[in-house]
Amino acid sequence: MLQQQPLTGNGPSNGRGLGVSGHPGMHALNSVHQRRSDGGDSGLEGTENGHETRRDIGDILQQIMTITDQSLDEAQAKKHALNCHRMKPALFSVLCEIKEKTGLSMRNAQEDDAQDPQLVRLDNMLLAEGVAGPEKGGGAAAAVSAATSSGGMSPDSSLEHSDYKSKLSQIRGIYHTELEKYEQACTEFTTHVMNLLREQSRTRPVTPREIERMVGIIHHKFSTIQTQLKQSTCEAVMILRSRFLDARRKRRNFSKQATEGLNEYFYSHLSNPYPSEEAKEDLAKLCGITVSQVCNWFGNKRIRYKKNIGKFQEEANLYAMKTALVVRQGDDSPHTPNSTGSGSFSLTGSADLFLGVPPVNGEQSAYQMGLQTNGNWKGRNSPPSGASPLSDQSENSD
DNA sequence: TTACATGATTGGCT
DNA sequence: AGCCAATCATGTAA
Repeated sequence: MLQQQPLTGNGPSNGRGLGVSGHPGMHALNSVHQRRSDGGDSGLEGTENGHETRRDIGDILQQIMTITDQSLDEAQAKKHALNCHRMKPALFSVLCEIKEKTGLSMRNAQEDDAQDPQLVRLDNMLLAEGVAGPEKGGGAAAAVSAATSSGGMSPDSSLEHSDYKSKLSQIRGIYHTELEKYEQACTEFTTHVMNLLREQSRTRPVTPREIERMVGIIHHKFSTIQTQLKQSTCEAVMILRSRFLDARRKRRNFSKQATEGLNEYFYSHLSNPYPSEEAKEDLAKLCGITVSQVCNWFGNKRIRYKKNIGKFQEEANLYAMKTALVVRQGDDSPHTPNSTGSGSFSLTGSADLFLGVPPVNGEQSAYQMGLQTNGNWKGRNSPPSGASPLSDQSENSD
């Protein structure tokens, strides 16, 4: 560093002083030198010429060099003396200038880097998942509701919902705690370093800009740690999410109520068990399943029924009786025949209901007849689009 | 553990 | 696009 320069060996021969020839940082010192060399003594007590000035500077630097060789008390005293030295401000500013224009300028390029796209992605994801951002009604609820609407979730999966939510809020809690911790540590560390540098700036060339740069570096380092935190949080959310979705992907039997609703519709429309779009939607709503699940169910049911009518006989009779009972109740009560009541697909005046009469000994089941007369449902009349289960009934009652 | 029940998926057909 | 038929994968009861 500076001690290796021939500090006192530069005579007027090169006219630049201090031997750092041509270095821009030397202008300040040269100007000091110049002023003093002019022979004017303004501000410089007791000095008469350039030789005296150089000796001063040389003295200061020599003292700085040897300061570490001395005891603490001696060093403190020397430090104080140096701080009070008349040449100190000029020398200090020169050193600052040199430092500024040499090594540190190289690091400027590293700063002000554009926002990391990965960090942006992480932030967006955390926001979308409801980990970052507002606590309530945020991404968590949105994510769950989105998953529900797309995947078709039965009501008994609400337990999984709450499980998912609680786990997500756990992750959220840890994330915020850690983030806060990092931010606090960053602030503390920054303050500490700033104080240290300010303190040191009294004895070594540390410019405010350098302090600022150091703060930037610290922030950058801490933001790297925060990015890691965000990354691991995202991973945790992803794992949780995949587990949650996997759990949903597992086949779950429909609730008894849902199966009953579907069966009621099926057996009361046995001659034409093809619910319209609207009927499917109604059934889906009623049974707490999706329209595609309703489609699957009817598809499976039609095939399995057709394959083994005998096996479904008992079930068919059961629903027929059930429906008949509801019909009778409907007749006795003021409630309108078209009312579906409490989620039941009870049908009044339905032709299919007629088919639902339990078979007498040896007689062919009316259900079978219904199937056969309709030619395996092949020649079925497609239900009018937009027909509800109710409008379907009136159709069948003809 | 096993057999059966049942919801979902897939490929082909109309 | 909606349906059928075969099949898969999982739930459930014995």
